[in-house]
Amino acid sequence: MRQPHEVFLDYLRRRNLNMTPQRAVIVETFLATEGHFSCEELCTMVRKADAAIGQATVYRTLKLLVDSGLAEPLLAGEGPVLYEHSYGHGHHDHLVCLNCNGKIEIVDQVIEDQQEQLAREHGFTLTRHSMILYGLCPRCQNSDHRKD
Amino acid sequence: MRQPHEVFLDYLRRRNLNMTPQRAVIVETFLATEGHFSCEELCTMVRKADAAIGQATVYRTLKLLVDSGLAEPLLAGEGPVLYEHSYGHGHHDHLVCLNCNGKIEIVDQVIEDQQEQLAREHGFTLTRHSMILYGLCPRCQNSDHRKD
DNA sequence: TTTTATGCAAAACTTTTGCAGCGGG
DNA sequence: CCCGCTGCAAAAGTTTTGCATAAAA
Repeated sequence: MRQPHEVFLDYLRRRNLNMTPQRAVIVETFLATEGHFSCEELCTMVRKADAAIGQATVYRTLKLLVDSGLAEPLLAGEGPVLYEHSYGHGHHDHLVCLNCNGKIEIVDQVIEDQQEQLAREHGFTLTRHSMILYGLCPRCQNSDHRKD
Repeated sequence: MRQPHEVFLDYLRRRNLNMTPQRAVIVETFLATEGHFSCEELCTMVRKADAAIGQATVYRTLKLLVDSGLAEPLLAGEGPVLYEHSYGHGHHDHLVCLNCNGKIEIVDQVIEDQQEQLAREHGFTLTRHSMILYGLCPRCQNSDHRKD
C-alpha cells in the first residue's frame, strides 16, 4: 500500500502544485494526529513545530488533504468541522455519545450494501456518505455525570 | 395524532414559557413551509407576515422548535444549517445530489434495524441519527450542467 | 412587581479572501 | 521572469449575546 506521503505528492503533481516546507509540516502534523480535530486545533499543533506558519495556510492545506482523499470531514453539527485522516483507516461511520462526546468508529457491511441498493433504486451514483448515530454510551448511561 | 400547534404549546407549558404573538407567527410560518430551509430563509418568510419581528427572535424560536421535536436540523455541511419539520413526516434520511443540491427523502427499515443492532452491540442507547448519502442524481449524471 | 420576551446592534466564531511580497522552477 | 505560495489582516457568513425596553403573569 502506498504511503500517505506519496499519495499527497502524487496529488500535488496531478494538480501542478508544489510541495513546500509549510505543507510538509502541516501534512506531517496532520498524519501524526489521531482522532478528531478541528482545523483550528491542527493549526495550534502545527505551530508547535513551526510558529511562523499562518492559519490561512493550514486551512488551505487541509482543504488539499480532503481533496486528495487523505482527510475526511466529520459533519457532526455544532461548532467547527472536525477532521480525521482516512488513510489506512478504511471507511467507517460514527457512534457519538451525546453526554461525553466520545466517538466510536463503526462499520457494517449490511448497511453499506443497503445504502448502495437505495441509491440504485433512485438512480443515484453514490460518491460518499455520512452516518452518525447519536445516543448515550454505556458509561454515561450509568453515571451521574450527565450534562443536563 | 396531536396537532403540531398543541405539541408546541405543551412544550412551552412544560418549560414555563409563554406563547407570544411573535412565536405564533414564527411557528405558523415554519409549519407552512415545506422542504429544507435555513433560519435566515425562515426569517425572510416570517417578515412577510410581520416585518417587525427581529432576526434574533426567529433564531431563538427555531431553537425552541428543535427542542420541542417539531423541527429537525439537517447537518449537510456547507453553509447554514438547514431545517425541516419533523411533524407528520416520520423519520427519514436523505439522498443529496452533489451537483444540483437536490434532496430526496429515504427510509429503509433494514438500515434502521441494523443501526439499532450496532448500537446495542456497543452498549449505546440511541437517541437519533443522521444519514446522508451523497452522489449524483439521474438528471445530473446525464446533463452537461455540471458545476465542475 | 417580578419574570419573561423582544428588537437592535454588537460580538463571537469559523472560514475565506485580497493583497503585497517572496521564492522556486 | 512567471506563477504559485505565504502571512497578515480584513472580510464574509452564520449564529449568539448584552442590554434596555416592553409585555405578561
